[in-house]
Amino acid sequence: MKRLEEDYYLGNDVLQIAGDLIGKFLVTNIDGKLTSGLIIETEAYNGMADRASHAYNGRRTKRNEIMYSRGGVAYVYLCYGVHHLFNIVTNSCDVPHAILIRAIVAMDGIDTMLQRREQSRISGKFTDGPGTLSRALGIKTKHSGIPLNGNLIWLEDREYNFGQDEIDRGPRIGVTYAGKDALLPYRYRLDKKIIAAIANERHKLSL
DNA sequence: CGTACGATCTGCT
DNA sequence: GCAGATCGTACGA
Repeated sequence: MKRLEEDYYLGNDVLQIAGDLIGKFLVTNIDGKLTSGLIIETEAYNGMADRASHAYNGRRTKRNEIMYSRGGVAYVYLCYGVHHLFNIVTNSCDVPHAILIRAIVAMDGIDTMLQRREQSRISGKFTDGPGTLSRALGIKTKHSGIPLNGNLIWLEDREYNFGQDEIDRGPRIGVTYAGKDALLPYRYRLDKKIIAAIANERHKLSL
C-alpha cells in the first residue's frame, strides 16, 4: 500500500486520471476515526471549456476558487443544500480540472461509517453515490481546500489493478443543463460484476 | 436584497 | 419510477 503523492495529481489529462482512480483507495482520518473505501466510480470535469463544470467559461467564485489552484487538493461543495460532494483538483498550471468521486466500496472503519450514515447494516445503497460516500467518510465542505498529502484525507494504491476493458465509460449524471457536453463519456465505472464480487467478499452480501 | 436552482438522496408507490 | 426535501451559492436588481 502506498500513498499517492503530489505529482500524481499534477498530470494535465484529467480523463486519464479519472480512469486511473478506479481501484485506488480513498482514506480519511476525521474526528479520530480511520475510514476508507475502494473507488469504483468517478466523473471528470474538464477545464473551462466544459459546460458541466463549475469552472465553465472561467467562472471563478469563492466557492470554486480552489479549482484554480495546483492539483492535489480537495474541492468539496454543498449540493441541494444537503450533500457534501468530494472532488479532487488536478493539473499544475491553473487549469481548473476536477474529478468527482461518485461511489466507493466501504473497506475500513465500517462501524464508524454505519454510525455516520445512521444505518445498522450495509445495504446496496451504502456508499453508492457522491453524497452518501462523503457522509460515510466524514467529509464536509469545511474540508474544501485541504491538501491530499496531509493526514486528514488521502489516496492510496493498494494494488487493486483493473484493465481498461473492466472499466465502463458513459455520460455524466445530473448535468442535462450542460447541453451537448452532457453527452461526453466522462463517467468511469468499474464493471458491475467485479464490484459485486468485491462487495460480496468484503461485506458478505451481493449488491 | 430577492430569487432560482442544483455534479442528490430517500421513501413511498 | 417519482416527487419532495432543503439551503448555500450565484447572480441580477
